[in-house]
Amino acid sequence: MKKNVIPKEGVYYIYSIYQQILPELLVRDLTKLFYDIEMPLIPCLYRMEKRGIKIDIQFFKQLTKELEKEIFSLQKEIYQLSGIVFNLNSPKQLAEVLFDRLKLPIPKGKERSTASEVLIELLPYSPIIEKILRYRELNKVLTTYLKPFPEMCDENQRLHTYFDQTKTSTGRLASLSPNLQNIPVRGELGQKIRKGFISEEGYLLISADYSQIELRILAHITEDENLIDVFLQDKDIHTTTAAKIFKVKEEEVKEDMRRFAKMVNYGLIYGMSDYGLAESLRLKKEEAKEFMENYLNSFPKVKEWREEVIRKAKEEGYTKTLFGRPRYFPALLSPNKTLYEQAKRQAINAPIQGSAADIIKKAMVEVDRKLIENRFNIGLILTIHDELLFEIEKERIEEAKEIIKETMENIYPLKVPLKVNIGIGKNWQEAHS
DNA sequence: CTCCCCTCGC
DNA sequence: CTGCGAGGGGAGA
Ligand SMILES: [Mg+2]
Ligand SMILES: [Mg+2]
Repeated sequence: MKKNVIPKEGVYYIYSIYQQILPELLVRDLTKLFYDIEMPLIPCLYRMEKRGIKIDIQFFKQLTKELEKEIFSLQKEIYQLSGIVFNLNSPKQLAEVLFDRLKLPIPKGKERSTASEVLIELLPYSPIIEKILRYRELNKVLTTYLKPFPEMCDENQRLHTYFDQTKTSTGRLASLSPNLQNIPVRGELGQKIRKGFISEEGYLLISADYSQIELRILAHITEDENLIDVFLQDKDIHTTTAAKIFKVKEEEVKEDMRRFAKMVNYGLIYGMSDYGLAESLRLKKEEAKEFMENYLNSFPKVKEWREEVIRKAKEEGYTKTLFGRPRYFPALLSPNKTLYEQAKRQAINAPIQGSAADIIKKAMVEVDRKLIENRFNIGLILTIHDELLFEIEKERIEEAKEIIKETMENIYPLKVPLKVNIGIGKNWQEAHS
């Protein structure tokens, strides 16, 4: 709920809007979604925004100081190595330095670009590249997180985001001003930044993260026996998938095989084709095709479902999530092949991503209600798509943990269990399990 | 102001 | 030719 969005005069129209949307809700069978999920979510989100999350301002400022020192010397070294002073933040100028002035090659299969993916390929050609990559990493965290956040805090060193309930096409929430759904987590620097998000004195943070919620939803929707089996036995989905793709025993699955399977699993959720898979993994077409076939034979209903969801979306014009949330796809009638193919991928993804959003929203309403009912002092403070973050008084941590886990895992029973991993700590890094 | 490039998260 | 977002900053209007 962003500040000042409702003008005084606007309130006048709410009843007339209600009169218009009620019949619309009824004919589209959306009353449950509206009254059981989205409406109760509004006060819940408002409380989360009001509670905010505490950051260690001194820690942010100290880290800023250290990284600014490093970034300044990086900048100097980059200008030295390139023999020219230019604006490092300008991809256009940087491309001119790298590809025209220093005559570095454009990797085959890639466009002329300074994206990190391209720069990594250029690492062997010049010592300037690693410095640019590090500069980018530091500049990103400094300008997006470390420098702005201390300025945005309230008098209690707490940051308050806004959750936008209407922004996304799938039903997810969006977080803005600041966005607290894209706080760095990967790598040493990400872990360090997360240590700056802390609990109040006498409190701890609890992170509750749905394990593989989208793949569990895929298992539920497709009713694929093998996929369901993996989750009923609580096996590692990526390891199991790797074993099936490569036709080896699960004990023989190596780390890179598991990583590959993970990409395949997510690729399927995102509507990826075998061509796209081959491309992203730089595989020979035949290999990718064989792995893809092994996958589809292992989880046959996934392929059937992907075709069925597209067929239905063409016929009816929309897809639906578990809770009946529609997403419309006019582009499925487009003569433009690019738009058409894109719409097909979106139509595969929307029911999965959107159903995950349905489930976590329902869990939020329910957990928030229970924690308030039981007189917890702070409670739910953030949602990051499949994770809920809570701030709870130390003495009642175990009590809260039980309520949270039990509520989230049983909020909407599927044909496979929903599993929630809980972590506890005095900062987000410790709590994020 | 908008568009684009780039990079952070799930 | 893998989905959904936010946001910093450059470039050009
Ligand atoms: Mg998770
Ligand atoms: Mg997560």
